[in-house]
Amino acid sequence: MRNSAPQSISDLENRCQLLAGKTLGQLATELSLPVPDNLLTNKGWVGQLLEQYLGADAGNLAEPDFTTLDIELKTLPLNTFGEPKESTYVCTVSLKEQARLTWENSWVKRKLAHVLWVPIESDTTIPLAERYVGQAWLWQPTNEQEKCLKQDWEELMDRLAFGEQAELTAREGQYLQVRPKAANSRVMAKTSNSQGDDIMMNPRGFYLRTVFTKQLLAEAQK
DNA sequence: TATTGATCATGC
DNA sequence: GCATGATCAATA
Repeated sequence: MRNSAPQSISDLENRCQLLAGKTLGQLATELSLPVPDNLLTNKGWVGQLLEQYLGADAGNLAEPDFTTLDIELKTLPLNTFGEPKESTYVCTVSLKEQARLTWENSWVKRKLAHVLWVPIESDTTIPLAERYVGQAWLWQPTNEQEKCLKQDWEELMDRLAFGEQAELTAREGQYLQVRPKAANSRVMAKTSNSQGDDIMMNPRGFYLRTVFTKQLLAEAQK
């Protein structure tokens, strides 16, 4: 079972009001979904629960979650202090084409253009079903934020395009970082280096550092 | 203990 | 295999 897609932004905001203050267990019950014992083997469960509850209709397609509104849904795990606990996954790095794309056409920009952030209590000492959902908010990057993201993105893409054998590590990028994103470290994807030779590398994904999401959270709470 | 690198589930 | 949804866990 899943709720229908929201027809407008205010529609979506209304649903977020209903969401705030509920526990994940309550949401799962309303949707007739089982609550897993832990997230170890269900790491995407929270996100998928929220998608269903809010009526995100893109499924696992490479589209914004709310296709009619062009809005991306992201959960924001919070620690005991109400601060972002983990970096936030944005999207997979496209090794074939994205090396030639500009920031304007990039996947990252598109996904981050309009985001619905849903803060979730994620202290591991709290049982999954008893974790509370916070007040969600809609966000669009300010000019300054986008400038920073663009800078990071371009630098990271340069590494991918011209780095040859150089390892691109998660240490690079001020707000954006690139980390392994795969079923496991043995998974390989085909790409090519600056010489045009075919090489294999571990698939990567873009993530937002916690320092960035922390700023967003602070802004939203003003 | 914060961060980087690894891993889990699912659908097509 | 690659895209979606993320969190886990080893290490520096």
